[in-house]
Amino acid sequence: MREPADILREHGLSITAQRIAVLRAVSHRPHSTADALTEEVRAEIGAVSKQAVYNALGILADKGVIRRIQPAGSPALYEDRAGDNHHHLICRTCGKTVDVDCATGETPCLTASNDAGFRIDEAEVIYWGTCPQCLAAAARG
Amino acid sequence: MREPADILREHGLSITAQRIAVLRAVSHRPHSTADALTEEVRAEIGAVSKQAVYNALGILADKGVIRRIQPAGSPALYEDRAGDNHHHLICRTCGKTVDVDCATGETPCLTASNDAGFRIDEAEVIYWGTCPQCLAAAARG
DNA sequence: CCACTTTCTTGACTCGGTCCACTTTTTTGG
DNA sequence: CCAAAAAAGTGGACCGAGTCAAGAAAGTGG
Repeated sequence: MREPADILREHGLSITAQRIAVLRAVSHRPHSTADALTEEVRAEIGAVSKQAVYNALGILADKGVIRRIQPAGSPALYEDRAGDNHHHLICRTCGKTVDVDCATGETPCLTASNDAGFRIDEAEVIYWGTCPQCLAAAARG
Repeated sequence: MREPADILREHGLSITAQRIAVLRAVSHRPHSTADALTEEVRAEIGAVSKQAVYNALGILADKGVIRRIQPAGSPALYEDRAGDNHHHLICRTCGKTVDVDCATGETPCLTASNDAGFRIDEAEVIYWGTCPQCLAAAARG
């Protein structure tokens, strides 16, 4: 990811220390919750209100700079790497989240078998399973 | 769906008025929130605690009798029709949710391009878009 | 450098859902 | 069929994630 300040400028957003730190945090720790990112931001610039973090995450997600994923039973997670149509694989046991590329190639995920007249703009895919570590732990008993 | 009482029996669950009414409600109004279902159940049997509804929904989902979907930015929705690997199409504007069959056929959705060693047990797919009505409304201004 | 706009802070508040202690209903098995 | 044991239900407190709103503080553009 390029310089946070440039990214903000390119999207016509005011440049603030909070937003820069949020961008850095997301980039540094992808798949983190707003809460974890707040920690990270505080470590970098000393203090932020949670509102500022939500605010920054919200507007950055709107602009397509970052992506928000909301797995069932978990708070929202944020990641840089937006707009490339990748999906996620989440461990039911430990919550570990990893990226996977689209199984069917280039944005073909946007094709449903029957679109019921909808104009589809995004296909969100979450694979649920068990990660290697948790599989091993389960095997050991 | 068969008789609610039989379904409960088959899964070794106690048969209670609340559970039966919850099953009926889910079957009658698929893609409803726990809250809406609580309304429905109250209309049928007079009163229920929200806890009983959550409890019933939870155990029925565990047993695979019903399915819980948790779209981003919305409370959980419940539907009968479980275990057939179908997906959902949700309108960003009005929230209307419709079922779509798996685009790629028979449970092939369980194949990620790179599973990172995970054992995958479910692929959850949500298509986001705009429904015909909302498209028309937008076109009219 | 100043006025104006945008963003940040603080704190109250909402909403979906869970926890807990206790009562009621269902099941079991004599 | 009845009583004891097990399972569910009730009501109310509580929790975490996120939003709202008003005033203070920064950023922006001339």
